[in-house]
Amino acid sequence: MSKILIVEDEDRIAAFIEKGLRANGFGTTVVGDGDTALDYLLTGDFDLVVLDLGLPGKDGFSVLRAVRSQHVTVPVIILTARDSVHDTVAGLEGGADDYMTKPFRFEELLARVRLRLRPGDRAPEVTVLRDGDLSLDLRTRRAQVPEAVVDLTAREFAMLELFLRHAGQVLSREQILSHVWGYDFDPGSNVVDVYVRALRRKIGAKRIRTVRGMGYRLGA
Amino acid sequence: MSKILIVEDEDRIAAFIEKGLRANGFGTTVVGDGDTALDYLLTGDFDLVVLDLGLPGKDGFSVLRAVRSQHVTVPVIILTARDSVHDTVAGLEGGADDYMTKPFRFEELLARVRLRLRPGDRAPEVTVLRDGDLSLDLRTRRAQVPEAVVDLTAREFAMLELFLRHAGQVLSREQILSHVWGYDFDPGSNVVDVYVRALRRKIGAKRIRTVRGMGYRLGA
DNA sequence: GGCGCGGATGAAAGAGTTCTCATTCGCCTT
DNA sequence: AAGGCGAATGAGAACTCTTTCATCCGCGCC
Repeated sequence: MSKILIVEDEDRIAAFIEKGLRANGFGTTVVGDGDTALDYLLTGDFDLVVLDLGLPGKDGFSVLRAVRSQHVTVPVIILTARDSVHDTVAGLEGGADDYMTKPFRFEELLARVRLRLRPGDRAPEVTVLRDGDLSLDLRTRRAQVPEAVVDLTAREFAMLELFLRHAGQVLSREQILSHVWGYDFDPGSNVVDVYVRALRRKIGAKRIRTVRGMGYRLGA
Repeated sequence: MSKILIVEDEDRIAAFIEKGLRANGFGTTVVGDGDTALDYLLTGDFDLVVLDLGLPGKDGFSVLRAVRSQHVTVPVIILTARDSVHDTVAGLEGGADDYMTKPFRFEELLARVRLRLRPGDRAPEVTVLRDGDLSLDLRTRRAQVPEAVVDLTAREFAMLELFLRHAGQVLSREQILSHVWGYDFDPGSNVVDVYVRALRRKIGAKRIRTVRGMGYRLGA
């Protein structure tokens, strides 16, 4: 079991990451400040680090440099605010292996974690998801139904992927928000409704059923 | 050798498609109106059709319905104007297998043609392109250099893919325009310059060399 | 059958991407 | 060294995608 250190001071986000990683079989430890993070890392006891750059006290970037200066080569995935992408790109020269801009959806972080932990033995990747006569090509972001092939936008794609990976299950708006929009969603928003409509227009209205008071369900 | 019927009334576009398909080993026949197209198709002599919907006289959609009403199951890829996507999606119920919105880049058409001709024996797809210490993940649209991992926009991605598939070669602005922007480019535009700059910002300026009076070259 | 609440819908604001244009930079020739 | 031409650059217009908001619809309870 791989051990992952999560360096993040916002409890809500730390919990979001920890819960998801544990559910996928990883061992996790959360720390909220840079100094502690550095101590833990120098023990060499972790297989990967998820590091927020915006820490109080010793910031993530300092931690990263300190770790690398000790020739510790543990893979590092940094988390950064969306509007500081430019700093990030410049700053990555400090030795991170990958990055995510906040807010992010958990699946994307998981994919990056897996990539960094097992660069070699990747299982032959699934590139097409199916349910009945509906299919989704993960590489080209196109969905296919008997009547047509349709291009999807990023959000439509992420949502249809979620529906296909849980075909037949009722998904609540909150579940959908948290998986497709990440941890930073407004619970009062009706984006999900809006995107369900967009998807229905493209793949056919009947394919996504409304379960009143519960959420939406694809197929079955 | 598969035989492909191209139904397109604009000479420039027909030539663009025919040239590309021939260069990739397909046999091609071009016709410019719907009635002739229908005659040819009913011979059953073609393995695939590229069909423009905006034909003079009997339009592409009528041809499609006529063909299908005769139970001819040849794969059909339709071409349609960008602003009529909605008609397209609705109209596809007439029996097309796939579609492209104009203007399109040739590689995308080629990929769709190949997919329709050989649904089974797809070679294990390449998902990562490399040149030296630069790599590009085709599935996630992310480029990686030792200093960083960077997300690319659609155009940046298409252009870097082209550079990587022709690493070490000098590519003229016209070549780049025709491959990345499709047949419908303005020869006087400097989009290529602008996107070269964008790419250089993301993957490092030195990786793309300017060859004065000729074009650009990646690596080597 | 009427009412109330959850869901559907259209429109429009905000953000990122794409593309053009005008200007500046700098290599190469003379 | 000066001039000309090709390339680099910054700014902003146009477009698409994303999101919010206000309003309309219709299912299910009374």
